[in-house]
Amino acid sequence: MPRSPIEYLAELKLFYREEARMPSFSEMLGLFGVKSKNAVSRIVHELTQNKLIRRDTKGRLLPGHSFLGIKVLGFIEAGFPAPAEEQLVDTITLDEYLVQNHRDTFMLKVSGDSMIDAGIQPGDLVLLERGRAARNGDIVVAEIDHQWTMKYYEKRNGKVRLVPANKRYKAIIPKERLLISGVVIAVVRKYR
Amino acid sequence: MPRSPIEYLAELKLFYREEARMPSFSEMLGLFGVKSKNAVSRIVHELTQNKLIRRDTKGRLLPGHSFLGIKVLGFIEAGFPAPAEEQLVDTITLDEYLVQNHRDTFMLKVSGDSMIDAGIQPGDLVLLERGRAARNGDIVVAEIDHQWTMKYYEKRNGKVRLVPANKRYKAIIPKERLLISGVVIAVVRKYR
DNA sequence: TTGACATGTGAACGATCGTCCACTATACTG
DNA sequence: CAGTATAGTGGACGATCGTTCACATGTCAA
Repeated sequence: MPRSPIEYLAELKLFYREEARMPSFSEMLGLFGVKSKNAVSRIVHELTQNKLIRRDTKGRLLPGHSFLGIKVLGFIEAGFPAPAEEQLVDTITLDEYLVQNHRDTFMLKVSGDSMIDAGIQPGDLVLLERGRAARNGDIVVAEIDHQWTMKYYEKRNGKVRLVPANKRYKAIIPKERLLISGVVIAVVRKYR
Repeated sequence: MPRSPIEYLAELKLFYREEARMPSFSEMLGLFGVKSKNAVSRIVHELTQNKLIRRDTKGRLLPGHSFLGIKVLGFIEAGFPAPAEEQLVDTITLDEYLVQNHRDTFMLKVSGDSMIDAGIQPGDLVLLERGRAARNGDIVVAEIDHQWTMKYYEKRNGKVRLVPANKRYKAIIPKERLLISGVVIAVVRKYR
């Protein structure tokens, strides 16, 4: 029973998600339901041609971009058509999308409501990058009196203010030098 | 010059991020700066003992959990200490954290402001899962008149209403059967 | 200095890897 | 039906894999 490349790809994805690596040709015998490595070789060759999987410089198999990515369909309220072919859908991994400098990136869970008007709620996770230069309008996490706080960074005439996104709080004007722990580069909220 | 396990681990992470796979023992010769595979074998053994890298059932090396994860440090406004040892920090990958059913998950970019009071702004990415049963209070994307719209799902006395999180819009009461395209399981906002 | 221990070297080993080839089975065409 | 691609079988092959061995070197304390 001949199967389509997409079905083979699905098997590979399943394996990859379970094992966190690509299967060997021998293992693909079972996955694809064939009995000779030559058959596997051809299938792999075809998938490689279609860029569904890749090979590195040493010839080893690597997962294609669609292996971990999430499908991005389009815009809400745009009345878009749902693409039928999985290949036509753009895919991204969230980690790739959000994180640029892996080593200096870390996360914090938000516990206050001082940034509520900026759409950052208690319980949200904020992605921070250490060492970035804060620009006007950025949201930063700063250390004040051995406490960390999250505010808008505002610089006017050389004076820095930390402004909350909540009318019930006041802006903070740092007396001594300002210790910025990180610049907020993303916000993540999980519902369930 | 003897190096610490953490330095070896850093080399492995670098390699893994570039190649998307674990290096072979031969390749580690160069990475670790040693000349015999036996030396590599011991280093790998130690890293495995410390659970910094793993082996699958076939004995192949797999990346440890910290290879792709982002460090989670704690809560804002809690005045937490910054952990010095990288090993002590919990790490998560966003994809793992947010996505449960990979196949039925997709993303949309939000273009309206009808959910602004729920902290969902235009330009945000929403993560949707197809086929989940909507519960009261969930945010859903539904198809109305061939248009997709995002609203709170509200069910009272068997009647379903779609309620926006913006006072300037009205609730929608679906006339015919309601077509729910997906339930919002997460929101992601990228600043820069 | 001597002994004990940790760590690295270099080589040998069987196992598994992916490629390749000759051959067979199946499907399609005229 | 014969003729011709297309796809799979089964095995041989060299390359590379990770393991393991005996041995050399380095380090530290007695």
